[in-house]
Amino acid sequence: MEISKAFGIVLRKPRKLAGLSQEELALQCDLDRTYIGLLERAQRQPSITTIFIISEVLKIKPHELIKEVEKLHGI
Amino acid sequence: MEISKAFGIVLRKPRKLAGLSQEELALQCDLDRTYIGLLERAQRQPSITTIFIISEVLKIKPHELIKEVEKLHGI
DNA sequence: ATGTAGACTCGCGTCGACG
DNA sequence: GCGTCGACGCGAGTCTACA
Repeated sequence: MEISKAFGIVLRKPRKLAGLSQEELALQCDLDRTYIGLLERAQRQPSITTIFIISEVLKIKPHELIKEVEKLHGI
Repeated sequence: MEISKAFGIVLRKPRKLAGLSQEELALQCDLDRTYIGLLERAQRQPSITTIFIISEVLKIKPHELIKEVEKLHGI
């Protein structure tokens, strides 16, 4: 699977788990609401800092998030 | 420490370990030689796909690379 | 609360060239 | 083999607005 698509899927899970809307997550990450949507629909590629910012808000270590992406992508 | 700076440092180690020059690494990654230099000097932020591509060439799992970045960055 | 669209700024990633 | 510079296309990330 494409990396961006894998990331979108991976992103959505812990967000829902944290009980956050895209809007609330975006607010806490200091990112745009529409951008979170774009990420989840795999229409944007996050940079490494964006990954770290989102991970921190979701209280997940970035490498755990990446590990999930690896699984879906099929390393 | 800044994330991009941490990544630059983390990147250099396994590259040297693999006995690759920036030039050779860039070639295998299908990236530009100057861009690898920019990354190591923390003047560019890699996207998630770039991280995956470089990791694959360096035969490191992306999440291992990220874990090193976390350490330097100080999660 | 989310998807989408347009328009915008700025940074990623490329390329050629020089030291 | 690497750092740096200028220039470039294109994509990251923002903002507004409508459904």
